[in-house]
Amino acid sequence: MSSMTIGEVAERTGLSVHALRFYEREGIMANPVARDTGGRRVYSEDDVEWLIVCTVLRASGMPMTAIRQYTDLVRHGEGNEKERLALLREHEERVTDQMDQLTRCLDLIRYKIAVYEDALGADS
Amino acid sequence: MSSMTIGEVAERTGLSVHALRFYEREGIMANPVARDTGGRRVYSEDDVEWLIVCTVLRASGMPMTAIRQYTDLVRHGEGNEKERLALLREHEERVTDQMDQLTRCLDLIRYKIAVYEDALGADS
DNA sequence: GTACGAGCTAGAGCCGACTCTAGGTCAAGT
DNA sequence: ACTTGACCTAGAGTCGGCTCTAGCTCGTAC
Repeated sequence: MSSMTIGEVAERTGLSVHALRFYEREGIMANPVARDTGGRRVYSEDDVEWLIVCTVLRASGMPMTAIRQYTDLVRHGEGNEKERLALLREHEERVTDQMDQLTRCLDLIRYKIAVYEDALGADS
Repeated sequence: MSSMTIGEVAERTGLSVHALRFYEREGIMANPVARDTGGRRVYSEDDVEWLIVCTVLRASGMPMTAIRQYTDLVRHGEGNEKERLALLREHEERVTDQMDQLTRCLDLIRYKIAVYEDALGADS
């Protein structure tokens, strides 16, 4: 299945068809999406793989603007690998910071849970 | 310092004065905030501690609506500890899910970083 | 006495990331 | 022939969580 409709891609990526069109408008497709004679989008396997990478970046909190920058670099072709690396490293830091913060929050949440469990006795 | 102005509380909690008033409007103060003769808010130590708990919950992604529910339970007094516990456990799950997801995303990000580092050679 | 800074309210505005609507095209099935 | 359903565009609407504005009142310092 190397060419798919927007509906199929929506199903495969978990994004809505609305979101797919929106992402394209926002310039976060590494390559322009092909069209059939009727003007309908025809996605390639590569397009879908790229979208999956984007969903992972989004799921880890990378802002659209950063994804667009990264996309721009990729679309521009070879020669800017250092810049791509810099963006990825920046995001890695965002993610690890976020995880550290969540760990600290979890301590409090678990502490409070333990307090209520105690107060309620062995059951609950 | 057991009574503070909104400005002092903003400084201590890291929330803006706007956010503090907003939170109050949204009903996420466990106890009503006192006022001085001129109608200005006077925060107690307890108020600040509550706000700090709220910031931790927010920082870990608990939605305002859930915080409000929790606040409502606390404000309503003893007897609903099971419900409070349920809300906290629900949030604990949100947080651990989120951390799992971040861990998976981080794998991809680090993989991509490694690929670029390789491609760029030992330097970078 | 007046200028300043901090506080007040109600309500508007903003930002990110979608999501939905209106109004239309097109291909396939009955 | 015609209905259905998936697709199209441009643009409006939504939602969460603040953030800011306008227009006001205080209390203190000069």
